[in-house]
Amino acid sequence: MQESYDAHLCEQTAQQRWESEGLLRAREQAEGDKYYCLCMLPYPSGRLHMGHVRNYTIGDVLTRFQRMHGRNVLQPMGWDAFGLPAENAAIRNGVAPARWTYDNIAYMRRQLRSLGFAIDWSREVATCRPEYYRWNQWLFLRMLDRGLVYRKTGTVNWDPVDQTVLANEQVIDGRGWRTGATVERRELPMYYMKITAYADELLTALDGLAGWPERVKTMQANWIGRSEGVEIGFPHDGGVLKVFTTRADTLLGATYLAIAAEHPLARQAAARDARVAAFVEECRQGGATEAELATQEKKGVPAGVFVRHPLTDEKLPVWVANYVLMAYGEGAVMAVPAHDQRDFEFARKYQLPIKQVLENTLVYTPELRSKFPRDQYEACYFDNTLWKEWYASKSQDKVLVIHSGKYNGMSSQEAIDAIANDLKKKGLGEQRTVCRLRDWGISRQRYWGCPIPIIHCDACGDVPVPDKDLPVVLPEDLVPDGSGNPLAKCEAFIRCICPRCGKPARRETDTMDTFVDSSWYYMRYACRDNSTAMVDRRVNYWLPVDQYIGGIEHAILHLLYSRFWTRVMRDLGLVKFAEPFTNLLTQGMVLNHIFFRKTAAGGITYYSPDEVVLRPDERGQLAGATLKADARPVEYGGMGTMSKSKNNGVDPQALVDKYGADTVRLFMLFAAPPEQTLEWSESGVEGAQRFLKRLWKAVADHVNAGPVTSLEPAALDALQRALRRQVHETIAKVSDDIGRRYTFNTAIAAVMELLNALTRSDDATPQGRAVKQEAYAAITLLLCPMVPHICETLWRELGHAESVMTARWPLADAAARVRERIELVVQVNGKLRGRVAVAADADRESVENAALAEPSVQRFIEGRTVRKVVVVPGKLVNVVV
RNA sequence: GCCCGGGUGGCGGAACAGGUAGACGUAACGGACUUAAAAUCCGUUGGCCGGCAACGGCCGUGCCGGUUCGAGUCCGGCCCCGGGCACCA
Repeated sequence: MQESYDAHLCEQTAQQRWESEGLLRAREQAEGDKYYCLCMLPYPSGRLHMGHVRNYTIGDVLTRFQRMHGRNVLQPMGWDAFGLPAENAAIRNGVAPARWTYDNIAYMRRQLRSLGFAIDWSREVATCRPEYYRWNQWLFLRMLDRGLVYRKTGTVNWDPVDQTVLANEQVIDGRGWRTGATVERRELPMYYMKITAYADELLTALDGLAGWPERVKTMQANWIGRSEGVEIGFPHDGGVLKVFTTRADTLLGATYLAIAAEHPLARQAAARDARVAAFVEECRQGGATEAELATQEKKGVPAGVFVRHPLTDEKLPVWVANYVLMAYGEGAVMAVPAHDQRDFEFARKYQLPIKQVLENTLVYTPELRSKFPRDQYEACYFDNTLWKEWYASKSQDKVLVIHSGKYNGMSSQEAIDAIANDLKKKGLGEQRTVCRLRDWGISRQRYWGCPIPIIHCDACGDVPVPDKDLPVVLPEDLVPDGSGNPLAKCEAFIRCICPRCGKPARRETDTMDTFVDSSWYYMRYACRDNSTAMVDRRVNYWLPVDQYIGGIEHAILHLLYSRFWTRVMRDLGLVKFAEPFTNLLTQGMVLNHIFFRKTAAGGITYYSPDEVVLRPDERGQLAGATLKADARPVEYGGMGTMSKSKNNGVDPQALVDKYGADTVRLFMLFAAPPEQTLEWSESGVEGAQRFLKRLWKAVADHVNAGPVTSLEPAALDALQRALRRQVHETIAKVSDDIGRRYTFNTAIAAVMELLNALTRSDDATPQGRAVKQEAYAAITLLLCPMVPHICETLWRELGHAESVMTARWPLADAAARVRERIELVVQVNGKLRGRVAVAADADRESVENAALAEPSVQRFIEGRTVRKVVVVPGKLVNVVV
């Protein structure tokens, strides 16, 4: 066997072998368990980045691990090929998005192949291909049939200079990215998918997703945001103003009503009152994101409208306020400044009355008040100049209702029920459940996306494209220039015949949100060659996905849309499952150092970490950094996600070329557990390479020492037994780390420890070498999912003719793991004071005696009374004095 | 602003059900090999204090407080960093 490790030779040979022996093809099989391992498909941005490498390495480990357990595995790959970056590239370089996208796919496919992932490439899908997106259109039409798609106006960012719709990403500090013009909010007609019709099911089904991280389920539950409350009507001259509230118990504390600027009543008021009109106009300025709306200064104007309180008939003013969202509930709220923090701040600002209707239980009655004097219990008293947390409490231990007539003394819940009941009798209140979740607006005023299959006819209105005319094919030769959607100027695309009346009509030029493409791509991998149906029986074989892996940044939107889309398909009888992803692993981001300089013009120039030299101080901490080019200092911006804008990305290709795929894969897995962020480190990569070289050398030395006799466990001496025990402990640990915990870093560490122990041993006796033979074979199999190329070669050198990809996962031998004596830690008052070795099956009494007899323990208990002895079997003894 | 995570040596991380804090790797330092360097191999390395030494003691997991025989791990409050907030994907 060759003495030194040649990564590129290993990798080429192994990849050719897998390919030529057909080991990467997945086939439907009647017998045995299937295992569908799916990684989120990449956007073809041009080059693979480290986040992709991390994602697909994790997926490949699980795929290969399951394969070694005898499962019939599928690991496919595809391209999320529609989207904004292709249009941006077109604006920059004048290249058609289609051309740019297909070139990128070709390059990135080569990169992925060079990393040696066990992907079945025969199933590759690109979402920009008509044979894929025709089924987006087909399902859109089915949803239209069922009333799950509808048209209404929605808000977009409008650049008044370019006369174009901007993505949130293209709005920087309220201005258009290319023009610098102040962005406005504008209303446009758009298509919506009725995800809210599934809100309850999407929420309750989260409980059944045992294989999903708790935090993702919490985020989704909060996103859906189901709340039960009361819809209350406030009568006025022109009708009834409806508000939704979860705090009907505070109804008697309402001192005004607040409505969104887009509320119909606000529009009516604006028509009469210039001040209201000016404010409504002001609200249209700036971005439309929730973060912007939530952080802006709270402002409002009186609408000049008054309503009647439904219980007291009191006259209350209506305000137009920028903190009320039209999209939630009725777009109107009853303001209870005493018990809602936003209302409190608003009321303080505009000197609106604040009426307390909940009292802290500590000072509730006059007797209690005298018992808890104000100066000593200030925090429990109401103060209409200072907000305190308990004002908004619903807990009956904290607050009770006051100043509310017949409801006085009730808890919040009692008052909610009683008030809702009374309102219902008056016809001014209804129990209602409201969701924060909004319907999914899928229209994009952009070119590079899936065309929405609708035809606008002057006579017939909006007419769906007939199924026989699908797909509506997107022309691939247009080049956007930043001034709106080029489709809208493409007469060849727009002009068509109305399928209903046969007269000339115009095609819809909006395209679909790319989240539509990614909501079901994982089904199409199972049947991409079917040109007559969206899905077929093979989908019900492979799906649901057994393991889905992708970035935590997709925890809400992509995963929620996919869960919705799957349910729609289920209800159309297309698939038999409701949840597409049984187990979910959300991987952390890949970070690197950020270095920059401020330019004279006030801008920032970022420098790549490999253009920079680090200067450590005497303690090894980073003291400063200089640019290689001019040796002058640069500023350090900390660790941040690798990105083009921060110029801190590392090109995986350069690393694969330099070290080989196995080294890059090993580093990715070893540097951090998958769910955590991963900090890039070149010296860590070198460490990974060193380990592979040491492993190669160790196996080469062993193999080159000649043939090995067979292992006889009964004939081993104590040292050989100990080494063999470590082999089987390691098998057990790695199996658990990969199979249950997904902590590949600790699995690798355990194998490193085993290799350290093996290379320390110079036992050349026949049985000593037999133990090593077993150990090296085990290591090869244990590492195989992570660094498959080197393992392919080592496996052959260790005497196996068949590919390591067909080998079975090793089993830990329980007999080899048995210990006769174990070491226990002895503490005195919780502090470590010594150790004792006892028989593995020693009873409590003898363990206690051995611990107390220990001299180092004696020193600390001498002259004191032992009050208690805690014995934790197999772990420790704690003597309490 | 709201929702969800995270914070442990010079650095990445380990400690899985409340039980030995710092496995494994990296960096640094010392040594071996070498004409020399690289590579490789061996050793040391959380801080402070005592001791010639073997060794021993105290402190230590972002900050403050609590529960427990025992807290990195559980509870309450705070600080900082990251992800998401519906048109980036």
